[in-house]
Amino acid sequence: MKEEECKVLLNEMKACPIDNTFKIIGKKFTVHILRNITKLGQTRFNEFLESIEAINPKTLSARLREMERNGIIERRIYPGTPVKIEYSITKKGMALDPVLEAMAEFSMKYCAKDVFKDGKPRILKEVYSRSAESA
Amino acid sequence: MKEEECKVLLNEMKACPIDNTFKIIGKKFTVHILRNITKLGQTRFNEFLESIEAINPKTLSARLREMERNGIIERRIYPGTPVKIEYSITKKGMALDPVLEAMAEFSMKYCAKDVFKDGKPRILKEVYSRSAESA
DNA sequence: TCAGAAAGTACCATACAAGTTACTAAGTGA
DNA sequence: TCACTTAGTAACTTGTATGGTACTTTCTGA
Repeated sequence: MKEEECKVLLNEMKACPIDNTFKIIGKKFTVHILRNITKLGQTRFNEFLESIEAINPKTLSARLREMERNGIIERRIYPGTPVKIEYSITKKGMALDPVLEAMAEFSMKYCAKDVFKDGKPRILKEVYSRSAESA
Repeated sequence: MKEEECKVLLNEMKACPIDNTFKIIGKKFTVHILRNITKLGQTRFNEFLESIEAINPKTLSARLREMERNGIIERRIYPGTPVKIEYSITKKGMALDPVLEAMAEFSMKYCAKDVFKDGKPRILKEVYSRSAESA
């Protein structure tokens, strides 16, 4: 999207779509929860609690509620004792995956020293082919 | 990126690339500044100050410094009176554009009611073709 | 000589986000 | 009867991010 395209859009917009998305995923831990659901297959409150770096139950609870309210995750109750709750991604939530992918690509390419043990940049395609080999 | 690919990566990683990117663009106003530079062609402190919704000079100053420190923008001084400072995007900063695009796509498709006056979803391709027509 | 412009800084106030720790419910199995 | 489980909530504190407004510097032009 270049400047000209942007101006075409401006007349039709009532809010900035980048700002709008930021309001949905911009708080601390939201992308981490999304990541753990979509990339690690996690579904449970305590899984998130244990695996997300330095989150606490109060904040996790608040974030999950916001995400549910925003329609990007769903909360399902499985009766029994103790009751089990499963969080899953919605179609709308899946539509945020390209954002996470782009975020991952960026750091893998431009912050390789910070994210990889060997400090060498990678792109996702390389990872795909490597995991195909090992499969 | 699916779960299997993710596991291939885990052995080689020392930090999460999504988390790393979030640390760079996750604070309030960073994506807005990036947006105004890359989509609106802005370069000056006061341009940002006037056009970014509810930012104040102190916060803007802090954010610009962080972004410079992170290597995603550059600050150039043009002597004269009054002295002029221009901020521009770096190559590394440009690599964040796919993140902004993905964020825009998301809201344009799934939050059309919040971002468009007519409430109808659009995708960027439509905008491209429309601006080509009008050119 | 006074106003104005650009790019901030200084200083103080406040608000909300996040951390800490303990506690709940309801049933299960030892 | 006690401990354990899951999915949280409650109550309180702390901390950092952000907001508001005024002020600075250096020169120009009226």
